[in-house]
Amino acid sequence: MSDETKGAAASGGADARRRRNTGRITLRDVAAHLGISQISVSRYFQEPQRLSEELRERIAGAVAELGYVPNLVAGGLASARSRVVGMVLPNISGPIFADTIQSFSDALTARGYQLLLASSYFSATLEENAVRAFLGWSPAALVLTSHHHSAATEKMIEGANVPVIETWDFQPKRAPIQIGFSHVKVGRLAARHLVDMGYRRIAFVQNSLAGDISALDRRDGYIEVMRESGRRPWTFVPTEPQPLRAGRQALEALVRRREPADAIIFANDNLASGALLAARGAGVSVPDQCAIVGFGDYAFSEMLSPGLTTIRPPARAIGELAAETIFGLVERDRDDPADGAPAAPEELFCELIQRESTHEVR
Amino acid sequence: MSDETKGAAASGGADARRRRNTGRITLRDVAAHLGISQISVSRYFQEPQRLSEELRERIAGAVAELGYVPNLVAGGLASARSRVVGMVLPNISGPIFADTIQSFSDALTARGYQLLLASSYFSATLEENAVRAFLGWSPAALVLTSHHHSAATEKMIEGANVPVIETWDFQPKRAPIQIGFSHVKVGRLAARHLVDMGYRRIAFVQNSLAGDISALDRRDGYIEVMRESGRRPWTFVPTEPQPLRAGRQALEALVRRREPADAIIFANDNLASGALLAARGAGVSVPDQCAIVGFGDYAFSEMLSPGLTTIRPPARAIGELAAETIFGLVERDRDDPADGAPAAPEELFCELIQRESTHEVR
DNA sequence: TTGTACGCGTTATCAA
DNA sequence: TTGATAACGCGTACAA
Repeated sequence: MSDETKGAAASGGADARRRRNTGRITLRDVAAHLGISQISVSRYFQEPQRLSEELRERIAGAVAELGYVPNLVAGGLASARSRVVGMVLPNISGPIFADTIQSFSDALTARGYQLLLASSYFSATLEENAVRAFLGWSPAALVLTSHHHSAATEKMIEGANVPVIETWDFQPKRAPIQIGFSHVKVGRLAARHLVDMGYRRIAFVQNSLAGDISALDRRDGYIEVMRESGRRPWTFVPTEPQPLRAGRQALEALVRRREPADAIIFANDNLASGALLAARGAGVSVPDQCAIVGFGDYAFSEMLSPGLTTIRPPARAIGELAAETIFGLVERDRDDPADGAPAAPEELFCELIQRESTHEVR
Repeated sequence: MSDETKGAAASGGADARRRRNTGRITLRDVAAHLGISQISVSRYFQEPQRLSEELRERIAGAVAELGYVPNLVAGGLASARSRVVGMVLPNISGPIFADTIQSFSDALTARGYQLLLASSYFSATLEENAVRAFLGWSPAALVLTSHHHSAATEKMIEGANVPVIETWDFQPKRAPIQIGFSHVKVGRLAARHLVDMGYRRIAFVQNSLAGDISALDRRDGYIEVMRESGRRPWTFVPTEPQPLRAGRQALEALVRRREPADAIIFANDNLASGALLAARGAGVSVPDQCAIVGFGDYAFSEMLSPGLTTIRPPARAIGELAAETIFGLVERDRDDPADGAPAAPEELFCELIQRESTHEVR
């Protein structure tokens, strides 16, 4: 039963030959409708400049008339590439990465890319699962956070021929492309600010969520500055999982001491605002009795009263640069493998935003 | 040594047979490695219970050893279905939909589904582009917001055989599955609260972002209650695009009148908090001089001072129910088309959260 | 329980 | 500028 396969199918008639007709309008349907070959319709979407203007217009009409929607799955299989980018962040719904997600997503959308998003909640296992699933889609690139991944994740990344970008961190020694900043420097910046303002008993409050290793880097920076300025580092680890409550817990613990803290650096703005809110109720005056510094400059941090002194990460720039880097890599691969910019890892920097929760001590 | 064809592929040697070798480890490689057929390896992932335990273990070993990652693109093409769900919301990075995204994403992840996310920014065109791209991936379902789509979007949705769920709205007449609440009722709830508290000159401030039609529904509910209680509706449309500034603009405009507003309902908590912040600076006391009500109960709304009275949407429930509904639909299709729950649209309800920005007037 | 054969809808390759 | 043909890697249908 070796009949002429393409002829009948191209006529668009009842093709009983196809075993599983999904009912979907395909490239072949559009081509048959116009009496041209599939590949021309494919080119209409891939490289329209190669088609004559007349053909282009005919195809455009047929596409609109039939309501053809390109099957990206089939295209992805045939080309072993896709316009999807996978992004795994510790938290895709909180305020922390909001600006990064937005700027990244907008840049992707503008270039016709789609975004696969997943939260890792600082769990290497969840990250691994997300990476595995995303790699299954032959993404144009993968965007991860920080440099701490499971061994299996590292292995998958090496095996897959997919560019990986690590964001929100910068460790000069790492091999993959990194778009971020040094958390140690952030910790130093916060501590230096408080030391310069004249505070003496400066504490650091860690994230109660284990796995936030970047927060530990910030703590290390804080410790460095404390040592350099002849002070004793003093860290507190809250047990409350909920950030607002953890912040409250830390404030109460650190202020109700014989030698209470006169300034506290929190691992992030969520914790810091929990402390700020608790301070009101507990009659602790901020910043007179105790100064507070956060990290992240979340949208609400300037709306608190007193306004929260914090450190603003280059969240938007990270998203934009990540997207640009990906576009650069994809285009370089398409043209000449040895061409184009080497995609040099760029160190970004954070900015201290001083508000009312810290002030000069005299 | 007799199985030359498989051996070459598994060894990764130069197999002239395959025209475009992507270098990727495939089902075939795993099968060849074990000397079994591809389909058994496929079944290991699809329906492992059909395999003998011994075979299952051998396959598990080979998968781990070779670092095989299933190609979801190929699987999606073969089966015309995928474990991807597309979600288009007006804003994927703001606090508004944060809880919906998180609960939805978590539910998907738990069942091995992936999430494609896009922002529409209240633009029907951007939504249309996202829907077109997402449909190209043969998603298991599509989740949209509200009931307002472009004609082209509606057409694509009808043509594609993909279940669509509309969220964050509830209009009894609509055909697609809806998981949300009535915005008219929300407007009524806010207005009723203020009327009951004794406020007299109650204004409504719209979103400065055109396209937020749900906010207009809330306004309509407000207007109904005002009419019912013999008051004159009074709406203000800010021109400032930035929400915080728009809120400030509205407050200033409404309070500096000959007959100033004594209560303002804002289209959302962003606008409301802009007004709350401006009130401090402008010496307007809230709620004594002017009460403020928002919508959304964003994470920061309880952290403001005074705390913001607002209406809390069932954001988390929407995400959870949307995910459950999708799972139900997918499983129903797999088993018996005429079986299972009919996925009845469920009306959800909002809750008024009273904080310090409104109080009883006497 | 395991296997064979084929096609899902597109793009890469080669040809005209 | 346009076309014919063969993969891409997997799941479905059917067979043993």
